[in-house]
Amino acid sequence: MYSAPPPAADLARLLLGAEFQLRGAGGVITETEAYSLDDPASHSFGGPTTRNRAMFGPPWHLYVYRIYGLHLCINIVGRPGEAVLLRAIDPQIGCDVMQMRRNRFPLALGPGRLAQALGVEMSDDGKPIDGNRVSLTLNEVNTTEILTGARIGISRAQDKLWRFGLAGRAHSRPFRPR
DNA sequence: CTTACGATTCCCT
DNA sequence: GGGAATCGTAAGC
Repeated sequence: MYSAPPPAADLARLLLGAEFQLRGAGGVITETEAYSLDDPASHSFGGPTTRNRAMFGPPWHLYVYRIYGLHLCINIVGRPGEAVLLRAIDPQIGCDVMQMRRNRFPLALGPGRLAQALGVEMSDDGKPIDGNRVSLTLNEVNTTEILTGARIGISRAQDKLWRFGLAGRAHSRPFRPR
């Protein structure tokens, strides 16, 4: 967990099935997307800026950004310039709190909903996964249970199949059979 | 089921 | 000033 992270796409698969918690709310990660340095769809493409600086910080930290002027999205930083977007979790811990924050269903399908349910704030950007306020527990997942697809909502590098999901779990959007 | 659109913030060109 | 790693709502098929 505090070891050197694998390349972004491998990290995205590794995080599937993991238990993620933020300040007492969380669940099992069921959908992720990988973003690498050499990737025109990544915020890190082109080098460090004020917004993306956490992506160039230490691994196993959070990268949080605002999207479309409204929603927040949460990533786990891997290698320098790389991160994994958390797109969906299966709620397990603090469901009552998540329901209070969301006030509607689904609770955590989609990066914006997930961030709202977990109470993510911009001040969480760059925070470490310290096992206390933010915790991550990896779980073994069989390769045959991993679904693959194109990333959502991007305009560049749409050919990369760097969206991953856990079979038999709820996702923000369906995975087309491949 | 699908597609379409407006809301709204802030980084980057 | 453009446009974005989205969501909720509405309307059409």
